[in-house]
Amino acid sequence: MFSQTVEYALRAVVFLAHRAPNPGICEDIALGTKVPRPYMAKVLQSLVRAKILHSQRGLGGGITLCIHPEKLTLLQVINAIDPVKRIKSCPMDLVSHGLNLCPLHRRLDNALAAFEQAFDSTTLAEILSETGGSIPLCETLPKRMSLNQVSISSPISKKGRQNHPKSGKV
Amino acid sequence: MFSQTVEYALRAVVFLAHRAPNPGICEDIALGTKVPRPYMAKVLQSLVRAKILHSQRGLGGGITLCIHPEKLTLLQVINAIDPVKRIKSCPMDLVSHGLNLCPLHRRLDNALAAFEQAFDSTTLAEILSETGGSIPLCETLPKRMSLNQVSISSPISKKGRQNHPKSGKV
DNA sequence: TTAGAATAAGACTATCTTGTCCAATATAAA
DNA sequence: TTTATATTGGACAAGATAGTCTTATTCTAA
Repeated sequence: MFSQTVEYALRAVVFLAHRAPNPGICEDIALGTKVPRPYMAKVLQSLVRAKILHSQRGLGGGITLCIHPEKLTLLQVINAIDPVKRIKSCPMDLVSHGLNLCPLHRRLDNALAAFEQAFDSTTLAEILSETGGSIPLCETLPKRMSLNQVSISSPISKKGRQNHPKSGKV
Repeated sequence: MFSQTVEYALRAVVFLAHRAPNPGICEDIALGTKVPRPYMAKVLQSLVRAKILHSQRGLGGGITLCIHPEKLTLLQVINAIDPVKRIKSCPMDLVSHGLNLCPLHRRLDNALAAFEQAFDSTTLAEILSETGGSIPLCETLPKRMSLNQVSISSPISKKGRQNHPKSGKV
């Protein structure tokens, strides 16, 4: 229902919102979201182009959110990758239908509308605050990455990465 | 959001429900739903294997609904082609999450649940009765196929088809 | 029994999605 | 100005989806 890529994008954004306003480097994001690194790079690129993320090259660079978690909705992320295509007119091009959808397509579009609505009303901040069951994307006691109560100060990315210098494939 | 194939399957089922209990031959169904004939054949095959449609070979044969329109839901058709994959456990395989979804995946699954619910509660009969805006799949005044008030009697498929004996590609 | 009508099935093609790999480029810090 | 770090971009490949085409196979009616 959701494309793989959209799921990955959502994971990345949640991950970044967690450590905001600190930047995250692609490798950490990929690791933390369990997405193949080269592919994550592409997904991030798309989000950068969509003006949802900002990228900074060079030493100490990385990826940061362009939009404050309070303002960023899941729908914005979804639409950046794989826009919800509402059914606006008869997909069968029946001229007499025009903008009147037949009962079938009306139902389909209603479902799409519900989708849009649900994700448009959910912000990243809400996801982060909602720590009822599990912490978003994280093991309950993260091992190599300190994501729970990171003080907004030091560059933690290096510390996180020295655990796996070049350990094969995963 | 919906795969093309699912959309085609829904169109076919609505089309058949319309002329139930008369059988429809593949060519008429494809024409009436504006789906490429060879592809419609495949879609119909899938629905036959899923026990939603019944096929009868030979002269006077065709495709009929296995299930009464009152009982057949849109979800059954969708699931036959492209099952809704609910998120039952953490897609990231975080062992500590187990069956507790994190807030992100909880939202995604909730959306899927709403989808399922919406389509599970809609029967084909409802679609047919709901002639408010446009008649399902049909032009308001159908030309070559008499779908509106067909008396349940004579084989109308031949009449419908002699209009396009071998007129090229479409 | 035979001819025509109709579905069934399989091979084939094109396009999109997902994913990999590598070289190029930008940048901050030493 | 050099170097390590990080993103960017393009080429490539595998798999899924969408669609086509051709040849069986099955069945009914005459």
